[in-house]
Amino acid sequence: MASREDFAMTDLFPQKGHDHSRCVDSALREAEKVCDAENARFTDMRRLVFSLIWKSHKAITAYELLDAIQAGGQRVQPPTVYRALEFLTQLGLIHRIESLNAYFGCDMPHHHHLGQYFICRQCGRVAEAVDEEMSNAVRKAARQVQFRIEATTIEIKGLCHDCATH
Amino acid sequence: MASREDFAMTDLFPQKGHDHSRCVDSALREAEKVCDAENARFTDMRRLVFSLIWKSHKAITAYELLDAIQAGGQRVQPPTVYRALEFLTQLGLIHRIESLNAYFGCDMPHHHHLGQYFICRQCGRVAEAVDEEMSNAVRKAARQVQFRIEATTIEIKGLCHDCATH
DNA sequence: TGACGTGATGTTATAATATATCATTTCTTG
DNA sequence: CAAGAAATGATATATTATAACATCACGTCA
Ligand SMILES: [Zn+2]
Ligand SMILES: [Zn+2]
Ligand SMILES: [Zn+2]
Ligand SMILES: [Zn+2]
Repeated sequence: MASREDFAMTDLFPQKGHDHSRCVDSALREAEKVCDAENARFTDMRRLVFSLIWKSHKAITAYELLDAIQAGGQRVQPPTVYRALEFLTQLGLIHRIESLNAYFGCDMPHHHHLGQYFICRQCGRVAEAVDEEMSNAVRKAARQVQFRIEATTIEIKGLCHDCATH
Repeated sequence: MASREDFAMTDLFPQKGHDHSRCVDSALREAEKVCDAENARFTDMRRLVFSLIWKSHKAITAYELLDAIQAGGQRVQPPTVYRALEFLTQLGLIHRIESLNAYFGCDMPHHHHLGQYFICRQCGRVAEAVDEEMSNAVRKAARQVQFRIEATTIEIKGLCHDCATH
């Protein structure tokens, strides 16, 4: 992926003409690092699923992944895909979008974070934010009601700047 | 439901021994008001589904509803349940919890709001908050990245105070 | 009243998403 | 290489959701 510094603050979503091969390369390198650090095996299947997820900045469903793999000639079954997805999710290399039943690649798997997801209904792209103000607001609200947070799902649907203006 | 004033600030989740029939009665009255105001028909099936959802403060799935209806002797099919759910959701009488594929009754259907849901993994209860600080943080973050919000999903999983302490 | 139009529900079939279970293969490590 | 652990293959099935068309119920107005 392009590194975070390549974007202005308002460009959470990647530029239309960006060099996406850099996104993919960088994501793969990061994933390898994380797997190494966790002493986890980045097998061919996991790498394949991960690469397919990184084909775009959109979220992709398990069965779309399955179809893509089968289109590549491998006769793979749902459990195989779901296992790879579980593995990648556990390691934080990808995130699941609950409201879409779909997955997309994380920009910053090395750093443990509670993310918030902006999802454009027009172009389908997903952008992850790590906004401390949102996180803090959630933590504060939880504290007020004495709720012990274990996981949060923050998904924001609408139109990205590109789609809202063009 | 017990009115909001019955709870201290930290009691977003209802008290264990509360008189739940009051919750149900109040919810039904509110639902009728909303349907009236919207000139929508609160049919028997919709009322039944709504009542079943309000059987508890937990979220319930479409097929659990279906089973409950069938247990009551009616031979109803999935589309019927999903239609009732869609109707109730549209009117804001219930909310869908994306991360559970389940539904639960809204406390305050009369007032248009973006809610946040606390979900206890232990007791299964769901509590809805309408926290302006969370909403504002989301709106502000969206503004910063020039994202036009159309819907938000904020689901917070963990342990409620009761379950964390007992 | 009763024919009509609309909205709600019934009915059948199937699509889409996800997991349980056991068999086999691959990897690691001694 | 042998043995155990981890990953994947394979089969079956569970769970969640919708498409499509038929019928029924209800309000309206001729
Ligand atoms: Zn890219
Ligand atoms: Zn867009
Ligand atoms: Zn109650
Ligand atoms: Zn609880």
